[in-house]
Amino acid sequence: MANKTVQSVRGFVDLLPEDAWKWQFLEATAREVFQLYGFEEIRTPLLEKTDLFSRSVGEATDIVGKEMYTFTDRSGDSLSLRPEGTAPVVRAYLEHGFAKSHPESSFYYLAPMFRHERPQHGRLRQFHQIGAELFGIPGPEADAEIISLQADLLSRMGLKDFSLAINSLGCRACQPEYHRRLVGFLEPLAPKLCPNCQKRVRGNPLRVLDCKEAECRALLRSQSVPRISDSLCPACSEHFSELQAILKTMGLEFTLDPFLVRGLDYYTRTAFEIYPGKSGSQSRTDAISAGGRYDELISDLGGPALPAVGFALGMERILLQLPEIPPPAKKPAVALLAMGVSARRLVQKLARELRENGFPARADLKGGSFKAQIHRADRAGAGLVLILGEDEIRDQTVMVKDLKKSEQEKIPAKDLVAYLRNKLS
RNA sequence: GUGAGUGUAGCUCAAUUGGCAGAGCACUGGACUGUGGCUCCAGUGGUUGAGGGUUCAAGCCCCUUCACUCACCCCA
Repeated sequence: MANKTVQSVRGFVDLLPEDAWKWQFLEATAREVFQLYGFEEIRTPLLEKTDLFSRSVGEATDIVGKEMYTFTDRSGDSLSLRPEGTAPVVRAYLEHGFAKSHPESSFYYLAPMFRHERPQHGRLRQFHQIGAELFGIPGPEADAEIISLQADLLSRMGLKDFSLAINSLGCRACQPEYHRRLVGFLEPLAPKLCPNCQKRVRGNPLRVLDCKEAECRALLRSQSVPRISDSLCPACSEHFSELQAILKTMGLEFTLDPFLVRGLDYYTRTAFEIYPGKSGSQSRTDAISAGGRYDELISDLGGPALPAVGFALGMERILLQLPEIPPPAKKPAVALLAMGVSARRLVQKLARELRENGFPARADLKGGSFKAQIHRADRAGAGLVLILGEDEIRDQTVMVKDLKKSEQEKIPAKDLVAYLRNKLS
């Protein structure tokens, strides 16, 4: 590449036709499933006031602290490209009065998200999530509905093996008590933990549980780490056990993971993650879908005290897990060739007529020898080729060649549409 | 943000110790004046990611930078 060539921004990639149809498949599948569950689409802007994310996701999180695309616009407002989908949907829910008119609403979105991370396999700076939010239902039935929705989504997309892990993070009544117990437990252990975790003990002890370092993990598994399940208040405890009962009734398999913690501050009670592959003691991979309950977020953002649950699925990540997606059946297109300028004009006009009649038609725009034009038509996947040359113009016919059968016949121009209708139906 | 690896034609990859930048596929044309796929022949296509340095000589060695990949981190 010459150095004058402009390249795309790091972590922002082009989706080329050879892959775009896979995305169309994912999107179509998602819309189908959401429709089955009665969720409705919502589209929010890419840009939000930075404040929305610092208040919801959390000032201290990595996402807000070091990964957001934040800038000051010409009016002096601090704006950010959305790094996640929940906060904008909550904002829209409040802004348009759903909290009052339809508090029990459910929305879905298919949308790009932006985080300034180091690009890596399955991790881009512009990435895409399919997500849903279910507002206004406090009971574990809502959690189960969201989990069930995710499972259906993944299987319909063709993912054979995946496993669901769930945990309860407690609520604002029981979290402080657990926090104290955990810090009390971790502090004496701190010297044995990884440097990162040594910092976390004071700053964000929950995330020590989630550390991927083998040593930390081993240390935490072997000891009698205080579990959040032992510190849950009666209400949270009941919510969590009811959820498990519902999931069992629904036939949704899950494992309990007391170390599952989420990276966004707004989660309360139920948190869940879905990993590719069968459950078991395999190496921990990135979650392809995750979410949880966030009962305080709506009020934290200035709304009434209403509960909510949601999830988000990473589209790039699920594509990496899907072995093969059946390519869409191509409609046999009709290709039109012409020899000479005047024939080419006629052919382009004819192509328009064919399209009006619903036939996908490809007029050869470049010209050249018939050989070259037929070659191109074949490459483009045309089943039938219509040839218009001097002879055909003279006797008002069109030569119709069937590329597969290698047969051709002359058809009167006026009968062409009827002929094609018969031939292609 | 940290560490490591890799960048050669549109794509997949060669190029001995530092010694003339190549092949296959794709594309264009011809063999075959108005007929595709198969075959054969020919052609187009490169500032070897970019910039600098060492050297008689750099795709190869050194420095810088950009991008990608992998791990960390983070998370979907």
